[in-house]
Amino acid sequence: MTGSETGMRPGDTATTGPRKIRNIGELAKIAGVSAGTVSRALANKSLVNAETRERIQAIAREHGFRPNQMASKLRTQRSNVIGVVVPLGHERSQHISDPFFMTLLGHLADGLTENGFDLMLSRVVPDSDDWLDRIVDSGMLEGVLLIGQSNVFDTIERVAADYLPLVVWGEHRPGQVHCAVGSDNRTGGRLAAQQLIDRGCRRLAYLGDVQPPEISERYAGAQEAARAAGLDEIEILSTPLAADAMQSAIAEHIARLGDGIDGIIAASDVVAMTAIRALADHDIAVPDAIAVVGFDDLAIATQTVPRLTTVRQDIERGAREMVDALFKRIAGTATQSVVMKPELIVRDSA
Amino acid sequence: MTGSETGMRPGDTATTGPRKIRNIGELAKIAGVSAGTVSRALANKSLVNAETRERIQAIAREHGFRPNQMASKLRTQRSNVIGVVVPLGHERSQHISDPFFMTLLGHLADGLTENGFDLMLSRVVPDSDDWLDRIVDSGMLEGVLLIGQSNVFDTIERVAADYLPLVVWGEHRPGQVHCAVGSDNRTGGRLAAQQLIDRGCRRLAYLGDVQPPEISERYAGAQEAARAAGLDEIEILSTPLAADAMQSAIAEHIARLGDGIDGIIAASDVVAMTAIRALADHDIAVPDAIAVVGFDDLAIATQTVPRLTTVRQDIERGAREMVDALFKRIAGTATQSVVMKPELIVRDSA
DNA sequence: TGATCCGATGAAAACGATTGCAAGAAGCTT
DNA sequence: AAGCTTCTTGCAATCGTTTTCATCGGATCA
Repeated sequence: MTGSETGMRPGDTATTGPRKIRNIGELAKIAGVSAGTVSRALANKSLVNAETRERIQAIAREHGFRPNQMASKLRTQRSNVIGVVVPLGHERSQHISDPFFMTLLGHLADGLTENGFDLMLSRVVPDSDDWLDRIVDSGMLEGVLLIGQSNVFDTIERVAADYLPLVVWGEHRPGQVHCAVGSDNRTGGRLAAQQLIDRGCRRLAYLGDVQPPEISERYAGAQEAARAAGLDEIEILSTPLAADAMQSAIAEHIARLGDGIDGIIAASDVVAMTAIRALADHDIAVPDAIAVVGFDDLAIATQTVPRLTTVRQDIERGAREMVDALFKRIAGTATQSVVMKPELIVRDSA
Repeated sequence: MTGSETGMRPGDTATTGPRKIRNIGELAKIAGVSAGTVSRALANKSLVNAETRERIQAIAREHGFRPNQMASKLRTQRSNVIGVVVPLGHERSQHISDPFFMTLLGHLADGLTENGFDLMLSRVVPDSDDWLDRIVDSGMLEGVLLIGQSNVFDTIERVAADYLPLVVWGEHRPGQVHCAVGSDNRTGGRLAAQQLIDRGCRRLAYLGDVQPPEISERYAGAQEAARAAGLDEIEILSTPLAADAMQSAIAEHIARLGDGIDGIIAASDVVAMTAIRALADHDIAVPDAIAVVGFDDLAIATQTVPRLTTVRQDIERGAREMVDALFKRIAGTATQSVVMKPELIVRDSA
């Protein structure tokens, strides 16, 4: 508790220009008006005389003064901040290094910024069961976007029952309370498997971690297609979905690949790419010996050798839907989940 | 200005449990103590009697009450929020979809969260020249991490002169004011070129946008190596660095590749990967006909066919250095720039 | 027994902006 | 000239915490 605590905060160094104005009151004194007027002037309210308004703004500009946001947010009770939260349920590092997540995040950032909102990013490891509550009533956030349901579906349901401005990227299950935006993963899985079946594959394997709801649906869809075609059950080759962690797991799976596997359905494009690389190590030709289908249709899908055949999710639209829904909910009206139709993109890997 | 403005904010719906407590005062009334005591109790201060402290905490838990952060931040003058800012100078969408940026962001998020800080993400298009000032004295941020210097080096210098808690990922130029963390890009460029020269390449091309300081340094380093080896000047094949925008540009460059080019130095791994894909389209063997060197050593570098030979940046360490430096600066002590030695990783593409 | 000290609590002043209300100054109408 | 708008502006309450300072009962000490 020495004086340095309050006296030496960074940024307080002497400025080159005119003396720093610390708050609206000081500016008011300089301008010879009251704090209220300054507040209104800086907010460009038409109530203040145009002339004084400009004079005040000029002073503010000259001194590089900007009203303290915290005070403003406290008073107005709106933060204009949206929380973007990534629950790391299954994997500590999954999404954040995932190009898919990155792409989604980019579009979300765009959509929020356009509407004058800031974006607060949190990765949380859901340990205590009130992690989401803590975020939601931190009093800092106008709304929350959750990326992925991971293994915390129930928590989301519970919180969503009381908290409207929450939108989730993920799966929509019948009767679910929370608003989710995502692809029809079951159909997506079916499309992937069907493509393999159509090109003559008879023994399929699913490469991924089927615990998260989205992936589990994709697997279920693939399974449906396989069953309909009279094929054996699709073998699950479990692997972490984090870019770095998946490598060794996938390498091992490929090394001791079950006899006769001739088609691999990957949980994501990154997984597919890694698998193709591992297959190349064993001189297994893609797609001739083993065909591979990805999921997502990221930019990298066109850059691999061979190019990825994959199931496309429209991430940009997804982000837009999430932002739209969130704003409606902030305004007080509930919204339905959005389930987007995925599309099979046939390239060279299957 | 109807009553609904204050009366109908989302989240105010009736809860299943006990009546919602709106502030510390109401909780105080319930507990039969004063607001001050509640504040201290919730902050786990030893000043309050252990018994009452627990009683108060119990009530808070039961009602799901959490103190309003905005008020707290206003009063304490600390937000515990760090701004992570991506200036989109050259390209509107470059970094955000870039796996490199994603990886860095992930590690930054880890480092900040571990220290109890939140992360506010902004992508800004630097139009007006006070974009950084606006961020810096928004009064919301304890410090700012800037990702990339793009074409706004001078703005950064100006702001850094007055604002201590600012750390930048990028290039350190002699005499520069702001604290930068990054790789020795010139050496990195030299390593890349030297590898090509050592394997017998005689005509090199640089694939990328050499405007950002970092890339321009890499090019300069490569040029040095070429000159030292008595080679011709390295041709610049300019391309956007955003994953989607680069594809067509690179395809065109590769299609009408200057005669005799036998080595390509790519500005990043993503560029390298795209180039390899484009070369495959023209049946040009990598590395035998044309060798390719990347930059970054992302996870994908080991997944391409052929695997990338690349110059490694230690992103995880970089993130750690940035966070460390920022905390020191928040505490009030200036820090030096950090220039990390890059390392050549030889795989199959060169 | 009186003087101190300590631990626990309450009262109240910040933090810095926003905004409803009132009021003063002009300008207009009748 | 009194009464009414219409503009501008100031005043002061308010948002919800944190924290200093004072207080007060009880315990300790001389």
